[in-house]
This record gives sequence, C-alpha cells and structure tokens, in this order.
Amino acid sequence: MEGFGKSLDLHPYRSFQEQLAKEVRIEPLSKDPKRVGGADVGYAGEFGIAAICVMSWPELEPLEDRVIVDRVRFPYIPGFLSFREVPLLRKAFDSLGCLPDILFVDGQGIAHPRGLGLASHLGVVLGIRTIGCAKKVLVGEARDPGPQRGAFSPLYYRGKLVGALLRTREGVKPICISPGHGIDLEGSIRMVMGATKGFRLPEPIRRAHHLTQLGKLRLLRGGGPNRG
DNA sequence: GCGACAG
DNA sequence: ATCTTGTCGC
Repeated sequence: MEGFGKSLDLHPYRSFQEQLAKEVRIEPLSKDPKRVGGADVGYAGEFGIAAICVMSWPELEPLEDRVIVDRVRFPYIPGFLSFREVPLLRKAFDSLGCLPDILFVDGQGIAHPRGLGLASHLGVVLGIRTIGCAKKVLVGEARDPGPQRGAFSPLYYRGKLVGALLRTREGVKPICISPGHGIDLEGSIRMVMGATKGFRLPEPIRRAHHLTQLGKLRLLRGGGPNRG
C-alpha cells in the first residue's frame, strides 16, 4: 500500500485531465476585446514558417509580431491540417509577450469532419478564443450570400449549423467563417466584419500572411532557419 | 470506381 | 501551400 496514494496523484491520466481542464478554460467575455491576433503558416520545402501578430482593437494598430521557422513534421492531409500547423504556431506563441483576446486563424473552426479544425484545435491548446477564417469550404453546404459587404449564408454540415459564407467585400468571393473556440457564430461574424478593412481577409490574417512571406524570403536568402 | 478535399 | 507572366482595374 505504501506510495499508492502518491502514485494516484501522479497518475498520467489524472495529470493530463487537470492540465487539459486548466488549458481549456476560457473566461467569459465581459467586455470588448483589447487585442486581436492573426495566425498563418507558409512553407519553403521542408520548412514551415509560422507567423503570429497582435493588433489593437478596434483600431487594428500593430502591437507585436512573431515569426519562427521549423522543420515540418506532418504532411498536409485534408481534415488533419492542425497536426501539421499547430506545433509550429505553438512555438511562435511561446515567445510572444502579450496574448490576444481573440485570434483569427487561416483555416476552419468547427466546420470540420470531426468538429475540430485548425482554429478550434489551436484555441483549445492555447486556451484562447479563436475564429476560423478559411478561403475555401472543407465540409458542408451553403448557398451563395448576397453581393453586398456583410451578406452571409449559413453553412450546414450533417444537419447542423457550423459556420457561414461571408461577403467581406463587394465583388469578391466570400470567405468561410466558423467558430473556433470560446465564441459563437454570430460573434465570429461580427468580429470578422470589424477586422476586415477593404480586403477579403481580416487585417490580422493579412498581416500574419505577409510576415510569413517575409520570413520565407529571409530563409531562402540567408540559407537556413537561423541567422536573422 | 468517381469526385471532393482548409493550408 | 507552392510553382509562375502578364494583365485588368482602382
């Protein structure tokens, strides 16, 4: 019997549950967010370039950026994108000073075969609110939204409402919005509208994507993940 | 077997 | 995502 109680406390499964419960916790959003963020990943052969940016809300002034380069460890398989990109994005967040209240992610939220796309997975792992903003639909059906900015149409998958096609700008293809973690569809659409200024994608995602391309150029010119 | 398929 | 020239439009 000696040490049994102790081994119980240190049991891997219990430890994991406690850690998960702690990480998954999201405080109620009592007031408007102060900071929003954008996340994106680019590629250059065997390397992945993850970029994170934090911006003020609702001014959308740049506050902080982070770019990291690392070897990619998982192939791209539709439906399993988070296994490929979450590790890189987590690494980028490790060195980030202030966390955003809400993060816009280039990918699906719950509009996913298992209800856990990149945005949702990342939100759970980081313990922050996330919104999925994809350029294409992965699963589900939706009608085309009206032509004016702000028009949207519900996206249904297996009889459930999982997102929406949102026209963020007149004359351009709508983007696929779906709640990631800690936020509902209406809130997601409102945030995306507030973060979209004249272009198809939300500003934080545009900035993150730009950072990704800059990081890629540095990598190719410098000849390696370091030196920069 | 055929088509679909985030980044 | 990435590989790539020119081109139409504000």
